[in-house]
Amino acid sequence: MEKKKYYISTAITYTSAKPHIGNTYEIVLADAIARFKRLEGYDVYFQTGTDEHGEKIELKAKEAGKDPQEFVDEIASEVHHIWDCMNTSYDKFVRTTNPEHMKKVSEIFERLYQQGDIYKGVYEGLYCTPCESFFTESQLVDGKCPDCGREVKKASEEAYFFRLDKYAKRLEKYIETHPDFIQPESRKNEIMNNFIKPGLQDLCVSRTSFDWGVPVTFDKDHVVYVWIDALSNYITFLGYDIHGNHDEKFKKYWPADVHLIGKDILRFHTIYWPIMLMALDLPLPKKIFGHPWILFGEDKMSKSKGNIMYADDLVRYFGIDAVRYYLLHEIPFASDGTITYELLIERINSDLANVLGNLVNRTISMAHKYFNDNISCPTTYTDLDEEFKKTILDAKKETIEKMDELRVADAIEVIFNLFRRCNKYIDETTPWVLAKDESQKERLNDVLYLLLEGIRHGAVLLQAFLPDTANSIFEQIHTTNTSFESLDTFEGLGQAITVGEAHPLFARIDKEKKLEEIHQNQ
RNA sequence: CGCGGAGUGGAGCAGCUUGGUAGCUCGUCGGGCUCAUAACCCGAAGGUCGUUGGUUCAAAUCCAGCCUCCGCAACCA
Repeated sequence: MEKKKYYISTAITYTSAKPHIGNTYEIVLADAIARFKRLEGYDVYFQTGTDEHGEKIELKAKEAGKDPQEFVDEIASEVHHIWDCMNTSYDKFVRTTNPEHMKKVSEIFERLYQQGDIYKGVYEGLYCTPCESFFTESQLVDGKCPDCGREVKKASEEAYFFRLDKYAKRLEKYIETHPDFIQPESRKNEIMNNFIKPGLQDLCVSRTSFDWGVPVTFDKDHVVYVWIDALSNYITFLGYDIHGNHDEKFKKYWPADVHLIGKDILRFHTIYWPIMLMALDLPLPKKIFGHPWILFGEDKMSKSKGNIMYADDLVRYFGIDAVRYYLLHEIPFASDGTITYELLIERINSDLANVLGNLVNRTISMAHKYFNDNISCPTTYTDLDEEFKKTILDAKKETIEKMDELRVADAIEVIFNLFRRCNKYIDETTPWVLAKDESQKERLNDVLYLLLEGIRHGAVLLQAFLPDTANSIFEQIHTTNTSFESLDTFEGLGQAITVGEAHPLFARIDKEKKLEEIHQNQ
């Protein structure tokens, strides 16, 4: 039987600056979901990349004295580096400056124009001449330019517009009949009440004020403005063809199962993108998930506040899985989360070092010390053992339930409760007492087997979230049985288990010392 | 009265749909244990569940008003 497919994407990152930990959160979250789906047996396609056009990039490049392409090449490779340093398993990294993509974008633009969905009009707005930017009324600060604080004046520029009202009713109906389409739900209400119900304004989809973009083939003064260019990445890189001769990949993976995006661009993904797809007569993605932001303490992370954290620095200080753990476990499902060095260190010590690391360490130490010969699967179980087994065996189902709702933090909590149960089981069975009594040798075998197998179950589930840690556990307990199916029984370790010396998974961190070290490097 | 969300022991959150002993993680304190990374296990203290009023035998949970905080408010990726 053919495997069920699962297409997950992140938004493409804008290449105006190096991505900070907040931007990095998205790729890590997507990675955990992608890895989990692979474990479940899905044929997963995971796409990410960079959005490389636009006025801002043109300007930034100029400031840096670089050619725009040279500029975005550098940032894109930085993005690549950050994504890789977080050990993310994306299948494809796309860039909107790719010529194939640009050609397809032109074709889509032309098609929409020919159909009458795009028309030429005039864009009117408040213009700041020195900044060469348009602003809306609500963007202004005290009625002045939010960037430079100078006066703005009414101005207009010729532009192409996308007719949205034509599809608005259809979209409204779609959202109403697909309650899971926009997640979390509070975001759906926001979109519906603020935009769709009051009536959609037509979207400006071209610009004449800059050149760095996909040219409009039939009107050389215009370039395609961000939306059609950026959003269509989800299909162009899959081999979408305007004439219907799509690649196999497109036929297989479209529509996407999840577009994972930041809550700030929810509007574009839940209004403009679906309408574009309707205009192209394509099916809509199944789910748009707008994840929350990560705040540094109380504040939004920003360069001007000087409170930016970068993933590569954090990885250097704390290790990949520690950072992944924090991002995946500490950020709430639907509301903004917080990160500080102190909180990070506290979580590493209490959860990773104490609960998980110490559990693996003490279990392996005992198995190594008390058993020179092999440990094997028990033939009988006590009531306590049965109760213990049940908790462990239930974890798989519970984790899947959480992940089906994209509740990643809750899924991890299930796994750590499994490890906590293992720690408790050690105290309940006191293996060190059993070890002193030769007649209890068999019981000791059974207890250690149950512990090692329990840890193996936890590690199998953990693979999606902390892949390196899971692998390290597998190595230490000498197993290659890491499949999801192996979690259905308690016999995954077989009959002749040996373990080596225990190696700590996570070192406890001295908070004061670490903070001092970070402080000195800044 | 623009729309939406949130206000629960020191911190972060769950519970609210389908009313009925207020739960989890961290922190604090006490105890136990010694296999282990001063880790682990048990127990305790600590909350009038933002506020006022209503419905009900009974409200964190339903209804209404008020206060505070946050997000969104259209081309800003």
